[in-house]
Amino acid sequence: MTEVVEDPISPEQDLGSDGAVDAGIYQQILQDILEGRLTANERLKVRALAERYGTSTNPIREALQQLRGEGFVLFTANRGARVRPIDEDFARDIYEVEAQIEPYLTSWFVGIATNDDIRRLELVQDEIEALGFDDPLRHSELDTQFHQIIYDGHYNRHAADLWWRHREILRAIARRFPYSMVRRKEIISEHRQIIEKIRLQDAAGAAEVVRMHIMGSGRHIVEHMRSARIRKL
Amino acid sequence: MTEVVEDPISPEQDLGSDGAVDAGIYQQILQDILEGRLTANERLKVRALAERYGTSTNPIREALQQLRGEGFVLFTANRGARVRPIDEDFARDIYEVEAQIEPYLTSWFVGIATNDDIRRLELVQDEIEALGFDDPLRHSELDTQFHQIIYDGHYNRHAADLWWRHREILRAIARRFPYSMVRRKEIISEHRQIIEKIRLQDAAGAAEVVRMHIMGSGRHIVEHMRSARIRKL
DNA sequence: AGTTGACAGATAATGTACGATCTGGAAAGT
DNA sequence: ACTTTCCAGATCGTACATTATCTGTCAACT
Repeated sequence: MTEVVEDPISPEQDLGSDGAVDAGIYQQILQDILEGRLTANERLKVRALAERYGTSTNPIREALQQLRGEGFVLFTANRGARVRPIDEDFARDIYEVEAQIEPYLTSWFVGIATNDDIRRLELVQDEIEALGFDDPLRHSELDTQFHQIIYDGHYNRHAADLWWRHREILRAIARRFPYSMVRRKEIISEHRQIIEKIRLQDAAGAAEVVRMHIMGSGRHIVEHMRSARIRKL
Repeated sequence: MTEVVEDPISPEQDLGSDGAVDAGIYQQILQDILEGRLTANERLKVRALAERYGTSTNPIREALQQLRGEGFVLFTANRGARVRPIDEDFARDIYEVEAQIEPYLTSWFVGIATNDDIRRLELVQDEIEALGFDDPLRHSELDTQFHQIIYDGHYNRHAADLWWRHREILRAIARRFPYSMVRRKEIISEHRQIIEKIRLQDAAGAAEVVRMHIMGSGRHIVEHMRSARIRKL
């Protein structure tokens, strides 16, 4: 699809009004990797990319270096860059790390959450349930928003950034797959439980539910990936 | 003895003390940031850096982009890069994340550790205690080695990489400060406890000790930073 | 004949040089 | 004192040079 809906989420990206096809070479390459247009282990030749994105080689080289720093691209000396395979192992690695970090972020939030915060969570959750899962993109946005309410004000910016980056990756992968019926019910139930634990100011309980939530979501994704991979053989 | 200083630390880094071996512009800049030779918020002008490291501008630009991806430098459009301040908040953010990740890494290790692994841990720990804390650099190496034994074989490479990066940062900061007497005793005690929990195959126990270990170490560093900052006023 | 190894050309990464464009601030003008 | 103009300095993009790696051919050897 050419309908690249600018993600309504990304924190500081201001995206210059309309067209502005530029949007940064970096952003474009990253999207192409996450959406699978640049496939696993594919070689990233600077001249070809320069052609593709309508620029010269230096911006490409710099974007690739940035992506290298973020771990999306692998370099070999004198042999250039290739796309880091985003396979099941990688997805598992990420959600297991998230299963450690998000409970930590959440339990702090419990201590500072106001009634207003809880109301906002409920509003988002209401919308999620009202929407059903028919519009996956919209659901993904709302789900991100739900967790963002919890993590955004955290004093640990490093952890929050980490969360955001990981989320971006998982979201891009998950976009390829539908939610099972079971998973849908779990998501709703777990979100409600999270809200409830926050309301009760039960930090440990909230952390535990979040951990379950992440693990369940992660397993769901990995199972889909495995299934899709096997189907291809 | 095995006094072969086989650089047990950095995976591929050469670091020939004063040989000024190239070692990559990236490594040099990173070291200069971590060691404080490039100070917080200092502007990183490509021309100046090119001069400094004896190369031309492109390698500098690419190294800076990589560092940007890793979060060590910040960019502003059309105004280039500056050093990300590595202050107390940043250090705290990092060690709190580590306090989540390292217990997770450790508890898995407990399940696969062999007698040989335990012996290696004990050997390193023996050396740490034999050395005392007189040679801070050597101690830092050994301490890193100790934890590396535990994390290096982990299946979650992403988490292990994260650990390594965080460790590098904290190590560079900690280098500036001495260990208090209390802290020395704690370190030794905690290491011994970790070994013991591993031997007993008590994953939860090991994880908990590690968490304490990280938190203690982190607080120690932050207190030093605070003290040093206040002293400067 | 088939395999191996070395050489040459092609291809692409890495480094250097330069011009276009943007920013910030000093100097000139009101 | 407050704009406005202008310029020095730096970033960002383009073009080119150098160096390393890959590929295919051909000769030498088993």
